[in-house]
Amino acid sequence: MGSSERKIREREERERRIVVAARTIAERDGWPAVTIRRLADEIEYSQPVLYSHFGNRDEIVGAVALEGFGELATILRAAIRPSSTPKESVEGVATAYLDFAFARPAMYEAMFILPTGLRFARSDTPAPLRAGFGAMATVIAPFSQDVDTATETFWAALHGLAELERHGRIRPAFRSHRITLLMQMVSGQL
Amino acid sequence: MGSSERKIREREERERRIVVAARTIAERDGWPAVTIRRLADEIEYSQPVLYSHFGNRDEIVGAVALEGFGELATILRAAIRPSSTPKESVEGVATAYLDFAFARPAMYEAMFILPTGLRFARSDTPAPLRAGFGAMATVIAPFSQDVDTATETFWAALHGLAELERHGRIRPAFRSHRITLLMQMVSGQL
DNA sequence: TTGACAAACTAGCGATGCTAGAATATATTA
DNA sequence: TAATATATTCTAGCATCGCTAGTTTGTCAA
Repeated sequence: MGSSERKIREREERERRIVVAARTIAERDGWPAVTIRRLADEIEYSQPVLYSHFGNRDEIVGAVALEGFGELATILRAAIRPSSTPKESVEGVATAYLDFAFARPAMYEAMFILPTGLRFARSDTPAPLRAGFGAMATVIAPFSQDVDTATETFWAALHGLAELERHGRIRPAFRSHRITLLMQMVSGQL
Repeated sequence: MGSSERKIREREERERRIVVAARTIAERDGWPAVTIRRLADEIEYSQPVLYSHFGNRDEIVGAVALEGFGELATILRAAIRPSSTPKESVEGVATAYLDFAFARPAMYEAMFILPTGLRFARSDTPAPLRAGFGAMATVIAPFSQDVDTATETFWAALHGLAELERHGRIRPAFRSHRITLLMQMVSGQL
């Protein structure tokens, strides 16, 4: 009886629609606008249905964040051109990272600011969560002995640049200057 | 008639009590536990009284954050020992910054994560908001031409290190390694 | 056709931030 | 001093939130 397979498929599609709706609303009106009631409206089911897919609201944010990690990893990998020098590769990744953060602020928020219940640095950590780190490690490796620690530091610098600029703490006009500075730092001693 | 002065003074004291209560609750139970009702209980007034002091909840968080910026500035300045070398000074400030972030996570959240309505990089920006930046600029200056941009980048790196570690994204055990790396970067090329 | 099970809904609980309007205390004026 | 005006504070409640218990509806198998 294939009807049960259809049911499973429909269930998965409904879950997708929840995540897509959450993302869409967040990008248009911000995360506070992503309420269970509004999502229920959007998918044309009652609110309790959402809780048959996700344990709570945070998990919905987490599902969107997980998508974001996948996309960020793809973008960072694409920023590594084979023809580039090691230094150009680092700069390309740095620029791509910040572009991502500023182009998708709601997504970036889900990934790094909001509670999501996602588990990092564990055995059950989903692959997309590791992939972005991997892309950064690839370009940092030529400049470092301890790649993991150097990548962590590089990543932290990028995250800090993204966050402080997003919150209006540092001057947007000097973004490229700061990237240049970061590049000098990496290629010099990292 | 001096009674009006007394009234003003009592009002200011009540406002202080609100801010102190907010900070105390946040540090003990987290910011979500800082509700208007609980603050009203704490100061033994009804809820609307709070709105005669602050426009909304965010402004209360902002008042706590402002205190934090003052304290951070003091701590960073104290980390600059006259007998230190320029490099040691940078390391001292970096360590002091991260110690602050991890010792007072709720305060750090108020300062850098939560909405507060505080205005940065403006003509009416309160002095404490500039003071911390000033302390960082002082130790960065010997290593840089463009002090402001270099300080922004340094600050961003520290903020990123604090946030990623606070969220369990990078390995706590390697904190000092990352600071060492950051130091090499600063003293080398910044 | 009936009974068992799964799926979805209605309705509502306990909170939240915030506010209108009533009540009370304080100051000012006749 | 008594009456009035003005602050000050409170009570009560609105709209909304995340979440859930209990009921209804739908879907299969016997």
